[in-house]
Amino acid sequence: MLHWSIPDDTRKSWDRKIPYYIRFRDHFAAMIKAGTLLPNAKLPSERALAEDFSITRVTVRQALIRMEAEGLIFREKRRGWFVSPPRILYDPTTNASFTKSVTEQGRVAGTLVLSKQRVMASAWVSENLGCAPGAEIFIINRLRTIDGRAVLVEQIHIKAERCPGLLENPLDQSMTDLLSEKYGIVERRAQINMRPTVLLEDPAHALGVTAGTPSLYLSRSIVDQYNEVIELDLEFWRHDAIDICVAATGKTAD
Amino acid sequence: MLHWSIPDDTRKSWDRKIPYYIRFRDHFAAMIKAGTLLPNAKLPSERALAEDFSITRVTVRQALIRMEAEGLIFREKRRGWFVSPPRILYDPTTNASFTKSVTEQGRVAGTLVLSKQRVMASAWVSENLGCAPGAEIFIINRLRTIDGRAVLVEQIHIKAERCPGLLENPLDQSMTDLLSEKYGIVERRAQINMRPTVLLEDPAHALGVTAGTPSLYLSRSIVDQYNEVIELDLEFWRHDAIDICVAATGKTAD
DNA sequence: CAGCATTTGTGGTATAGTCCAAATATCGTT
DNA sequence: AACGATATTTGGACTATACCACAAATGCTG
Repeated sequence: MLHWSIPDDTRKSWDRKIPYYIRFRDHFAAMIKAGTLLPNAKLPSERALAEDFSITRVTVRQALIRMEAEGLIFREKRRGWFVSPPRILYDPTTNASFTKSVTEQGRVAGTLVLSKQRVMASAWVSENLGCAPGAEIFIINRLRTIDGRAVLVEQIHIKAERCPGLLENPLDQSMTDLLSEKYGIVERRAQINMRPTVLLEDPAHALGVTAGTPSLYLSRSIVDQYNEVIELDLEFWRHDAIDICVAATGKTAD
Repeated sequence: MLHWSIPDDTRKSWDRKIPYYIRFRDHFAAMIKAGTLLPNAKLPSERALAEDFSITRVTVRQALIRMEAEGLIFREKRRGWFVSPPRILYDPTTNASFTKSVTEQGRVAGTLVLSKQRVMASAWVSENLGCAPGAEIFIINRLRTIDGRAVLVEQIHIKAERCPGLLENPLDQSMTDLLSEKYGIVERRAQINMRPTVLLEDPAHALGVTAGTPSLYLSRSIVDQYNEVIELDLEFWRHDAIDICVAATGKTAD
């Protein structure tokens, strides 16, 4: 059994007005870094932590939320707090699939189709997909996992007219491959936008986390060989799961 | 059907189980969206807000911190809460300078050199800069502002032997231009990594914000025409200031 | 009227609880 | 051993305060 609290004697030496919740953070950050706490390990309950450190549960939560924002730990809704696994490197500019990328880094990727449907494009979608408002599109919601942990939800929008019968295909594979093999659509280029934000109600629920936890929002609009936008992909990433890397090659004329 | 867009007034008013801090958030989110609250407007004090909404200051802070994570508002250390200005689009893969990029979007960019020194490379830096541990390097700390608001701190590491007398030049301009004009160093390519995290003590102080506020960490290692890493750039961005965009052109062989 | 000291207001930290709903563990029955 | 009802634990939300440190406003003084 591990001892979580700091011995009282040591407290004197660094008793320099460091807030409790920072000490708490430092304590666990050190344990995580040292490997005393392994990835996916569950922390004790908030009440137990509060007692061990002789602080209030409110203060414990303040520290935990801070550590979550740092990417040290994560939570599963109403289940508790866990140590974050290492981030995966992900290059959104290559066409390399999520699955391939994750596998190459020695992790296990999973894909779960949450829903698929044929609907009429909303105003926002039609604008960004470059089609008439009300045009028919496919919307596919998928959940992606790494080593069993849900790390991203994505909502894929595809013009229906370009891909008849798309939803009859297995949808837990790479969309790039599917569009290429079945419909001869080649991804020529893509415009990617990213910004840190928090998880909204629905994506949070899909990820099994509390709404309001930090996340990385990534949108990708994909252009085919005819210079037409054919796919719009909206992704919410668990912010502690990803390390985005892109290569900038030479000077692009602008 | 999953809803990905931000809930506004469409939230079900008949659902009485919406937490106070979410209602508070929705109220101000609507005001900000409607333009009733303009960018950089200061919110009332936490105590005043608590009284106005008949909730505790603790709950008010919970809501404010949530809104900060969303990027709706930001705070200046011990000064209060303010409405976030629009994000600027920033493409880290182009060599376009910060100043140029900001100016093109009709905003005013500023650069402040915080410190400049010639030191010996630490183990970590030498590893990432590709030089011997203890080799001499320049470290330049700069603060970047948009419309007067500090949005990013950067720490630039440059091999000293390649750029004699670098620190004697004006350092509030584009490093790319300076290296090119004075030392004939051309940025051939760069490797960029990004991840959401929080501001640590020092960068937070430089930005004038509370340590622990969300941020985007961006590192850039720049390779010259001789395929040698000559610059290592570490950046902490205010997470609500930036909308990162990159273009993925065609398929890269891998 | 400039410059310095003091007060006041504000955000940051922290306590000590309560209530609730969901998740987990327990236990008895088939 | 499997299952379902029940009790317990846990995280999420919230109240009501308190104290401190710092920033801005205020007042005092030379």
